[in-house]
Amino acid sequence: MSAITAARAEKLTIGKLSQLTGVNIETIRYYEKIKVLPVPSRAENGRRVYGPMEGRILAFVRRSRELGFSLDEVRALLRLGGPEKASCREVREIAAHHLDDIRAKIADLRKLERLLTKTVAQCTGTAAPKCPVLEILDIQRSR
Amino acid sequence: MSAITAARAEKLTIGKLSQLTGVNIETIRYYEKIKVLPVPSRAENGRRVYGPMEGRILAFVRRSRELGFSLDEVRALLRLGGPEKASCREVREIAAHHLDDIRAKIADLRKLERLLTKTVAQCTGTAAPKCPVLEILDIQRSR
DNA sequence: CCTTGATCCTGTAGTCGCTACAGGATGTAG
DNA sequence: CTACATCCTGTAGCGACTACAGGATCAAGG
Repeated sequence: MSAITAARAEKLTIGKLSQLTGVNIETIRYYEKIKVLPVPSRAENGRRVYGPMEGRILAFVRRSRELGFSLDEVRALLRLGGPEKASCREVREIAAHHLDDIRAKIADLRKLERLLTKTVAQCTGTAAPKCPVLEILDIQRSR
Repeated sequence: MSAITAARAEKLTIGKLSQLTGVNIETIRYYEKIKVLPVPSRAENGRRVYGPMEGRILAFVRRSRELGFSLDEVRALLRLGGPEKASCREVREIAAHHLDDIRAKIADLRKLERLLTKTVAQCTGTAAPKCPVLEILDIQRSR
């Protein structure tokens, strides 16, 4: 029902495709160069022409990127989702691995957050003799 | 009490400094190039010689980086922590801003985590007709 | 028909925070 | 004296883009 869905049947220029998917034109060309997107056909004037399939693939890539998958992972997902019999198990493995990464990142950031929160809370904002933030960063200049 | 503290009084080669701070040699030279570290003096043979001050600055930089400050922020913190009267308020602002970033990132990642967890849980691992992971990524190829 | 401005093309360089060489000059130990 | 470690400079690479430069082509208005 979205704009993306609306694009199903048409031949699109790169500009339209960009508008519909919200992916930057240069990024689309970049995806093509690094083989995340298939090479599109060209009009007689040399311009790229996209069909509905490309639109769906690009939407897939975009969504995957939003979920934090690397372009390498996206390539793998595309391969697995392709015509040669998707292996749900392999897809699941990629996603589960990615989930581990995300959880580790969250744990790291939360540790950080606690430390910084505590430290900033000690800041009076006035010119105290010792700034707690700088303190925690362990700087003690000789004067 | 750490190795860093032990380095207080000595003249160090870049290699020793690297060992003491745990910062890669090339990274130290890189920090110098982009003016995060001051230009060190040189021995007669042209090699860099570091004193205790550089060691402390580098330790500060490292800790800041571990806490996720950008090198730009580190430069700002170093400036503020410098001899010209540290402004605790400004330091606090940088840290508080950084804390906001961290919290936003955590919130994002947790949303992601929930979505992916739910999705992966639906995976039986067997070759189901529709893979939930690929589903959520909204790919439905025309067979 | 002509001009203007939008869109497209290729190719290259910049971003961030490093890391990894290449190719050379020294230093240190056996 | 010969290895080998360490240092030097400079450049190129990573990931995932973004931002040009310098041109070709298209669509609309006068």
